[in-house]
Amino acid sequence: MAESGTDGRAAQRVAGRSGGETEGPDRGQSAEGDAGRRVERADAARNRYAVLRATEQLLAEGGGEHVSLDRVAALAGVGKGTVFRRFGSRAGLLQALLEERSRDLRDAVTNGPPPLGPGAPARERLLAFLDGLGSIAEGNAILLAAHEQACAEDKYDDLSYRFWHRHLGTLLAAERPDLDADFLAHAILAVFDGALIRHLTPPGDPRRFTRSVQELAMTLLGTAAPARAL
Amino acid sequence: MAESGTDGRAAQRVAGRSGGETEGPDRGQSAEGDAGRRVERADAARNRYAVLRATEQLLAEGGGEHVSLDRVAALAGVGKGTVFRRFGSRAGLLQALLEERSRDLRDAVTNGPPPLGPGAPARERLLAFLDGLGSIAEGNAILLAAHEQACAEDKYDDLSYRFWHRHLGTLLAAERPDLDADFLAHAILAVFDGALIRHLTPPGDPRRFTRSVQELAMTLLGTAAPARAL
DNA sequence: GCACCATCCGGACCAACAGTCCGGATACCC
DNA sequence: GGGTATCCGGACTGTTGGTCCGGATGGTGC
Repeated sequence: MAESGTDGRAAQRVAGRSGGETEGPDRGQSAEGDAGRRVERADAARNRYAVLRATEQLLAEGGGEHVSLDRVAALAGVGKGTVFRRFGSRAGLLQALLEERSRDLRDAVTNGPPPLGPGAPARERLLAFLDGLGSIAEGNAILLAAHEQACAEDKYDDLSYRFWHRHLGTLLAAERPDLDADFLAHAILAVFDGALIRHLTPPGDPRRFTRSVQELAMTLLGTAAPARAL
Repeated sequence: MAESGTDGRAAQRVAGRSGGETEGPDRGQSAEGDAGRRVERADAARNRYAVLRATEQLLAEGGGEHVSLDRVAALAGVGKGTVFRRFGSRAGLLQALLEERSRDLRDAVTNGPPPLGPGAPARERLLAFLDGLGSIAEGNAILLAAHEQACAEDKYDDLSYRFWHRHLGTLLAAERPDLDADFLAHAILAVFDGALIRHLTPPGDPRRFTRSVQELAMTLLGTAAPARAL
């Protein structure tokens, strides 16, 4: 950076979590200053919702490159400034979308029932987790690629990434304390690359990537190959 | 070469040709030629050199984002059109630089003496190869990151990538025919991510990434006896 | 119902970028 | 030295991510 007045600082400003579930905007705005809890204005929530929907629509119909913020704003029927005020940057927007799509898995991993949630043996939790994450990745390869592109260097500081990484590392360490679980967790996550997923997913077998990742993990753990039904 | 001593060990262990490499890939563009081998004009060769050196200088002093083609052209003392005529695109420029820096390893792997070249057991060749590739990656993390950024989707069609992938896959398959060597090769290469390398390399231990990758590979192969102390 | 003010909106605006083009310069060959 | 294919330079274009601020809007207290 250091080129001119335009540094990427705005990107860090990324406004709070995107709220909406599948249906309609909701109010939320966690904000940081909890004391001055400001409820998000109705039009703001509406716009955020519209922007997210527009983003996924563009993502679906064109490639990841096709999603410029001008287009997003236009399709959402809002001004460009609005997009930036909500999401801080292109990376923030994509990240919000990604987070929205992985929130369920995150919750399930934290509080849900086994085998995803706590309670099951590490190996089974691992397989379940990779199944879930793989499913999300397979369904959002384009979004993933665009996000990686936009995030660039900051990817590894990202909160979502760190959550997945910690979870994965914990499970690996539980099963194989002798290995470098931290690095292996990075290695497994490195495979979740949008472009690679697209490269490896044949038309007829949408779950192949996930199976490969699971197999990779089992090999790392020194598999006894539990015959599981996928 | 002859500029920054970026890749240390690999450059030593690999018998290298001196820096006077004549030309990189001519990046398609003009030379759909055939037998009519066109000799590059002297000024053209001079300029390509200047551009490459300017690129690495900018890469060294600023971040990867700092390398805009305008700046490269300016620093090289050539026009912008020249850069594009030589390298086709930003991605092409970075790739040429990357290729220049990994050519020695490539040759050593193909024709060199064991353990890098043919002749040694697959496991040892694998370790040597990862050592070499890791060395290059550690010394060029910024360049790597910039290249990934620029390549985006096309990364997996890249000739260099495919060469590394095939080599890795072959070695893995030789040692463990029961595994999905193709996927595992992708997985190992996925770890060679510029940003990740920077994230994982502590100031005091520049070779840690390589060691981790080697360990990963050994774990995959089901190491019982490490072929050498890591 | 009204008025007030924080909050938010819109889109004009900006700098920077990758990539194109073509008149003019130049190296090479004879 | 002359001729020509090749190459050079940098002005030019179209698009992008990101900023800014006058003006509109929603929420709230009355």
